[in-house]
Amino acid sequence: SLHEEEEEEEEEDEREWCCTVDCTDDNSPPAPAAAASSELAGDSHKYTIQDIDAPGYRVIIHIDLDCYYAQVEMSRNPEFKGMPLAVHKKHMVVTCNYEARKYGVSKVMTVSEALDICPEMILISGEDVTPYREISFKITELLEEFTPLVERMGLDENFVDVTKLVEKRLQQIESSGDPANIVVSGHVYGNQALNIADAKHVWLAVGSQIAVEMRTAIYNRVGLTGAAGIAPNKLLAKLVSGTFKPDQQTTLLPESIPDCMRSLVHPVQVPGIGPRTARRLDFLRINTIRGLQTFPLDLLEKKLGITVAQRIHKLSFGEDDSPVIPRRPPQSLSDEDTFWRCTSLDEVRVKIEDLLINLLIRLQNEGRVPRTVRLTIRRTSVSNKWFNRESRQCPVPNQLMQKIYTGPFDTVTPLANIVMNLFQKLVDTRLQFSVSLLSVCFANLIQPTLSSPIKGSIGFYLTQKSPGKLDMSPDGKVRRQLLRESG
DNA sequence: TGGGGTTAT
DNA sequence: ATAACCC
Repeated sequence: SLHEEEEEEEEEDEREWCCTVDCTDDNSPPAPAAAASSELAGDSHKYTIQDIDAPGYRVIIHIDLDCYYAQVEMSRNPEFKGMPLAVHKKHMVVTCNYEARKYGVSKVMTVSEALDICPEMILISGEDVTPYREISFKITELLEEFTPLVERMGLDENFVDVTKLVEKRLQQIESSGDPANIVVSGHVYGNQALNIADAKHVWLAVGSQIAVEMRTAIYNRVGLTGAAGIAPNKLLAKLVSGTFKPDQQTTLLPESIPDCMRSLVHPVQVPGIGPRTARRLDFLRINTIRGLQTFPLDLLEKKLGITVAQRIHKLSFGEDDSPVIPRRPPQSLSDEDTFWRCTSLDEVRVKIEDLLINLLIRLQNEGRVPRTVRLTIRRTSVSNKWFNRESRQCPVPNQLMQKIYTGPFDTVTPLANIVMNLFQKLVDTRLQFSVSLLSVCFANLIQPTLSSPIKGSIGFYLTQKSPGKLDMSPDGKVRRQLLRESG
């Protein structure tokens, strides 16, 4: 049963909801918080606490870029400004801008449905995510200038742990006896009043000001807008960042946590509870947050296993200890393509070579070498409606990678041979077969060392021969030729 | 739905 | 190698 989510129609401008101090909802850089709603009452309050790990005192910001792919396309082509625009992959709309939403266009709609509603809409294929990936990393790097504690989620979301930044600012405020104004920037969830005598409130308020600075920096330097949520943990920051959507931010004060959790209609809306777990909860007649909160934990543990049960039970109360995990070099690189069917070994080989070529370019940009290669397929079958993927993996022979990096570029072929071998492990090619997805993944990525001299070979050729490494033709043909030439 | 990623088992 | 999660 594929779930059909109804589109949450986010209405903009519910400003009366935002009683709080300094609504910064427009695209212009937010006004410096000049309006003093509340003031540090001399030295009668102590906001800093000695133990930065004291429970409840983390300040996490979740930043969620607005309709990301569509926004990138609009910023790349200013002539699209004000026009309805959607980005699609294959037949599906994956993102659209707010102009398109006014017509009723939404994600999870086919391209033809969207065009019926809005024939003049601009359609852009987003199958090649390279530009989105690059801008996404720019934004993460920008956030890392504030603090290294930035965790990426997909291409358009980041978590930032600003606890230490907040600490620092509060120390400054206290030491410089400066009558700083402590206000919340943007919305406060549930319109709760800020209590400056409450250290937790003050910490989050300072966090909200950092969030404004981050959003402003993203707008000024990359030209994109986003929503932010500020809360004591990742779960809540993420939940609350969605409450006021385009280009606004929301802070959650601790007293509103129960309301915030109860605002969710179904457990599947809790990040961390996926469709699978949600279905199992449904079988247990747990279909509200309240139901999950009150369900006996020991019974839940027996039904779902101890780790999942304990985790989601805590999540239902808005509790989440998980740390913000700073970015590391990627653990894997993959490329995939779907199609209606692919039924011959020759076709399979062509597609696999194409995937490999793209991957080798990315690998070279990362300067990494894979120890493992994995092939994943989906069989086209009518009965198997259910999204099944199967994979086989094997080590990449070390000398092979060396040859690929140093040698003539027809050496994709040996790698393709290896992947074809994996294919034959998955599919009995003596019989008729048909697959609708091919995915190649390089995993177990290592940094080449002096003992495995791999650096600067293919990279050398690519940078010499193609100034625009990354804007080559999307079908891989140009790349293939370039690579051949380089040999 | 698509084209990516992650961690846990 | 699979299964769950995220976007």
